[in-house]
Amino acid sequence: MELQEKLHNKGLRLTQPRREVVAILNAAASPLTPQSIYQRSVERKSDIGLVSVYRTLELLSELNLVRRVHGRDGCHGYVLASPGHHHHLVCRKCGKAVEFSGSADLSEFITKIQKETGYKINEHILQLYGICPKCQEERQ
Amino acid sequence: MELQEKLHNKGLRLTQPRREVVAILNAAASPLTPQSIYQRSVERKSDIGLVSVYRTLELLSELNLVRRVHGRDGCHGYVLASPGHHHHLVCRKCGKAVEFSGSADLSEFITKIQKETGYKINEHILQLYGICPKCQEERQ
DNA sequence: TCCTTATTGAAAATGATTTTCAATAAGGAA
DNA sequence: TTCCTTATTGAAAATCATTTTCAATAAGGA
Repeated sequence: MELQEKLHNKGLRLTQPRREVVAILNAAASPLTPQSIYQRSVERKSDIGLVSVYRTLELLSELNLVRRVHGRDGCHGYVLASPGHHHHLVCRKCGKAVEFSGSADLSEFITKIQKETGYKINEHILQLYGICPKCQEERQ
Repeated sequence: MELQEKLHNKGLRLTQPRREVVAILNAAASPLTPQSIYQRSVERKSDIGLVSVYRTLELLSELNLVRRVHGRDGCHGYVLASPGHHHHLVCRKCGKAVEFSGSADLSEFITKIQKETGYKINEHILQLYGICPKCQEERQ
């Protein structure tokens, strides 16, 4: 497994709380805040400390196994990252998020901006918001 | 003036603290946090309350006169918004941010993602990071 | 099974943001 | 200009998120 390996390479251990956070993120349909991850662990009776949730998220971010997703208002949630560079599309109604990879399509656009501004661009955050298919149906 | 009008329409007043926050954002070269806006007001001896900074930023956001800019780590800073839909390009070294408008160039990309995912996309956040021309020179 | 040491969790510390409320000042009316 | 109403302010307290501390625990190699 990805996680197992990456931890091992750094002399870190695969502990209960770490498994738990990954499991919860895995089961989640939308980005979760540290608080809500903690809450779910209480519900699941795995009951890990909130502090460990924070620490685990920080670790998983460093390992690129988790991505921070930005809301326009209340900021960060976390989602499990698929390998490679991805972006998120979040439903306004139900909060469900899907990943999509669009770097290729953006690169032309980014090159253009580089020329216009003189900046050397080496990273980007793109986040889309909309209504998912299911919620579109329910509207009617 | 924009601000004057918009406030008036809502029966709100153009007060000293509000002028001050706008003036500080106007003079800023990069996104400012509420804390740093407050600090600058102390330096300028205008000395408005931190609470008013928060309240003013919230108000200006509602009026679309200010935009919240996201960092990948420590989240929000605020910049004065130019009219229309804009994005930000932030320098990693000095923090200087420039605005650019790229909605037109993105629309094709967004349409494609809509088709792929079935989502109805109606908003997006795009933020680019890089090194500004000045900082590129200093590197050498 | 034992032993080393990374990791945990509770509590305290810190920091950001919001709420409360009496005092103040914006700006329309006289 | 002056007065009066009421939106707004600022200080302090309350709240909420996040980080630090540290003794107790548990991973996992020997």
